[in-house]
Amino acid sequence: MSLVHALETEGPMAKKHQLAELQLAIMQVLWRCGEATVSEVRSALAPDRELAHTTVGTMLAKMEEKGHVRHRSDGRQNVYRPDIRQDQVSQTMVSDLADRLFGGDIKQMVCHLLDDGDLSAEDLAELRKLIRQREKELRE
Amino acid sequence: MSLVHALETEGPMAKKHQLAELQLAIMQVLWRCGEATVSEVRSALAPDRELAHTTVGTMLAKMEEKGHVRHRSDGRQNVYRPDIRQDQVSQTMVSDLADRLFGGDIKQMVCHLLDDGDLSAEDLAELRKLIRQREKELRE
DNA sequence: AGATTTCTACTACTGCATTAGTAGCGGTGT
DNA sequence: ACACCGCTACTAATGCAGTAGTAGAAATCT
Repeated sequence: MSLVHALETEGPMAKKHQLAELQLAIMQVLWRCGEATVSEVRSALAPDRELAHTTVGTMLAKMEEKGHVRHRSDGRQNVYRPDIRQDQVSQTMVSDLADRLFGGDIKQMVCHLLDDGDLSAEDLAELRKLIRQREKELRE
Repeated sequence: MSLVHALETEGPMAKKHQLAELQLAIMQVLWRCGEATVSEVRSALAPDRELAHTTVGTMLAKMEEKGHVRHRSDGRQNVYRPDIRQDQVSQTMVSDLADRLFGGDIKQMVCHLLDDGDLSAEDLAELRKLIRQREKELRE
């Protein structure tokens, strides 16, 4: 399938940053804020989910074990920050889904999005421009 | 988000066809073959996964409970066939991932694919054509 | 100092996907 | 008839995400 997998740049092998629902939501908060305490993460998630403080703490601890985040101590609080980049995760998760749904055929996935993803005329124009750009890059 | 959700044709509300790894792999087999016995599904998966016959059978039974597949009996064998369409599932899973990764911004997801999805010049040209088509449809 | 709050660490439990073993049924070969 | 084989149904066990309670430390209030 995609060469990107084999040619990934960092490390002996780019890990599979496959994150579950809540874990991803937490990462989004951290990516947005840079770093955050348990309470801050909890507050940020609050509009959508009503979680106990301990739930978030436990989750972050587990995520630290797995290398998704790390923390420093600020007094008695733990301040967590991301230890994986957002684009790494996007890369993994999107290409995994593309593998599973479309046999790794990225073009097919884009087609799907164009068909079902109700994009505005402006969006489409912008994308078309982006593709041109990309084609130019390829020719060089 | 996408209007498609609200306007889905069948049923009072289009269900969330969120399938897990193996379940999706099984559905892919059924979508490809039209219908298949447990053994056939197992054989089809064999190159990638070495599963016990009973494992596949159990999985299919559970998937039937959930309405993903249905079966008819052929002698002592069960012949399973899909009871959800591939594009329904793609729709759900892709837009769910888009929600979680890009806050539902489909354009951003397409951008990501264009950047990281090593597409060939031909692919890009084809996509560009598709976008034009879509723009034309929008104008009507 | 004593009571209250705020946090983390540890522990536990639920739900679901995955995996497979065992029992039992219906045919097949001898 | 009897032994064997393939299949399904039922049961069980594992692993992980998600959820939260309890204990105990640290800071705060009176």
